[in-house]
Amino acid sequence: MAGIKEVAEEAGVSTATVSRALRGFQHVNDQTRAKIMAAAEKLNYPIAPVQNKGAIGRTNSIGVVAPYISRWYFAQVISGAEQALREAGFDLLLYNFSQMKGRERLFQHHHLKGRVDALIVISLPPTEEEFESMLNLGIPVSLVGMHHDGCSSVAIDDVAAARTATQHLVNQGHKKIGLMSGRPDDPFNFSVPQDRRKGFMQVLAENGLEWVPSREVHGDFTINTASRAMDDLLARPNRPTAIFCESDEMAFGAMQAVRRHGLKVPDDISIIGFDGHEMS
Amino acid sequence: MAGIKEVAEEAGVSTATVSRALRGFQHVNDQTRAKIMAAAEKLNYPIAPVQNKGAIGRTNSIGVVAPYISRWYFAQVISGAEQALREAGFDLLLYNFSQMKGRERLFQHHHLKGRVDALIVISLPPTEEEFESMLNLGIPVSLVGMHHDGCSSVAIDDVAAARTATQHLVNQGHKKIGLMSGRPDDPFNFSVPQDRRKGFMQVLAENGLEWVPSREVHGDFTINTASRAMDDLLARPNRPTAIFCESDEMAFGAMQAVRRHGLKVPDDISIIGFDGHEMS
DNA sequence: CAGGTTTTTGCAGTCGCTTGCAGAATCCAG
DNA sequence: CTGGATTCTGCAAGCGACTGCAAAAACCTG
Repeated sequence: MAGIKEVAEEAGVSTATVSRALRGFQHVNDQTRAKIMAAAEKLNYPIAPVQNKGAIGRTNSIGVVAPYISRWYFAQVISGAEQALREAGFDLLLYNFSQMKGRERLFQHHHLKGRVDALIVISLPPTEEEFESMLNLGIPVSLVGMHHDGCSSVAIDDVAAARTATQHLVNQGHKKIGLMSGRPDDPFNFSVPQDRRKGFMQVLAENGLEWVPSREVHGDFTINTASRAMDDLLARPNRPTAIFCESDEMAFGAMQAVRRHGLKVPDDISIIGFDGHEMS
Repeated sequence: MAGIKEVAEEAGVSTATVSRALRGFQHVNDQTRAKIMAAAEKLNYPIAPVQNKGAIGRTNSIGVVAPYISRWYFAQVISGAEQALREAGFDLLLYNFSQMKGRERLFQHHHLKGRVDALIVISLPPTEEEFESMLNLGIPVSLVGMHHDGCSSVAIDDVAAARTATQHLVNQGHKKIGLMSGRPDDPFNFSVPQDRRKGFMQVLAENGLEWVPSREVHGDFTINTASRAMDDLLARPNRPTAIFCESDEMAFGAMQAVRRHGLKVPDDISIIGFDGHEMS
């Protein structure tokens, strides 16, 4: 495997010069640079040499940890992060922390040490102990979908987004709007569901609509559960004419259930999802 | 940041011993090991030290490249890979190669050089030139959803899976079965759609059902397009009583369209997806 | 307790690459 | 031409681990 040495030799310069040339650094004679580039090309040596932890103390890659990878929301965020990071010249190390808990999880954090330059955490359960552990890594930690002292956090404004969606239903003239939210006892304790719920409630109140607790059901962000929860809701009296689902998976599930009951969407009942997933 | 040196000092041994102890290698006195472990713990040094490209020539991480990250199928595969790799002690470097094409893509391959120990490629367009480039990386390349000389390939048996799904429709008594397949001019030229189509056709033939070309429409694996394609199909005479969609996204889209036309699923028309996405 | 083994360790060299420093080469005005 | 200012470039010393080799320590048999 061609290393920097081979390139240097091929170009007739020292490895130092190659290193500098390849990263656009320092003053390097144009001709020399050209020669080096040519040599690198010929030996097909990566134009951006593999950063070496040993030499520069950075790995040039950042870790992304999420409880789920395949769920729509997470996949979306990861995808976005990947693109942004690549453009910024970073690599993306993917970690899935869903399976394990407690000690094991902490152990995993250890595993991150020194392996990444920064961490992006997507909607992970913020156990104090774990945050502690992460912050102790001594690298920047960025949260999405959560907030915590000591971390920068970028989060979509769930409250606002929920407001928009709900307002949409209200504008359509719906008076009896149901809510399918995350389980209150969600082990992960996301702030996301809470924020969405909050936005929903706000709009209801602002429009003088009364909130009927019996119009709320819980799901766990999967299609199956949502579907069953919906069955439950439909069985109750005074059925709502619209449902605000806190995720699109829920919306799909709800749709299935509604249909199963011989009702039509959106004639008999309107369903609105979230997350921007393509839907009617 | 605590390095191996600090640990060595703390434990009163040499870095060499620490290195050996921490990877369960060689003969290391139990007491010494214990001391080292303690020291490492205390300085919270990663139990599995950061592998160093320089010293051992491996990065201990493998790259996963896919054209999409957030689409259900890919997210699922990635998620699975992540788990398997983690258990095997590897890190997963995620690469999205969808955006760019031609030269740029090749350039990206260069970027991988030396950065990963192996490559997992998920249903990427197998341009000969690109394969060439990948194989030249000198690392194992594993394909999922494709086949090519020189690479090991794990692929779900799309033909068989499609057969199962189609057979299911046939068993339900459907005679007029439609097919929503990938665009024949798909720039990515997956083998997946082709295999699924093949399986579909096989079962049709085996059951003595005639294939009517006008019952096939194409989508591009997104909900929106599928929905429109379905509109098209429904507008044609001699409407099928069931539709086999080559992906679940398509199935969703189709469902929307069917409903929009005032028909019911599955009373008026059956829809079957793929990929095992949770559906009715 | 001596002599032969086997287990533990540390030394020092290495990996592939970066970088501070200073010598070499080039340039320019006088 | 010449001396100083600039721009290039190579030397060699790291970075943070791994590892071959051999010395040191611990163990065993008689």
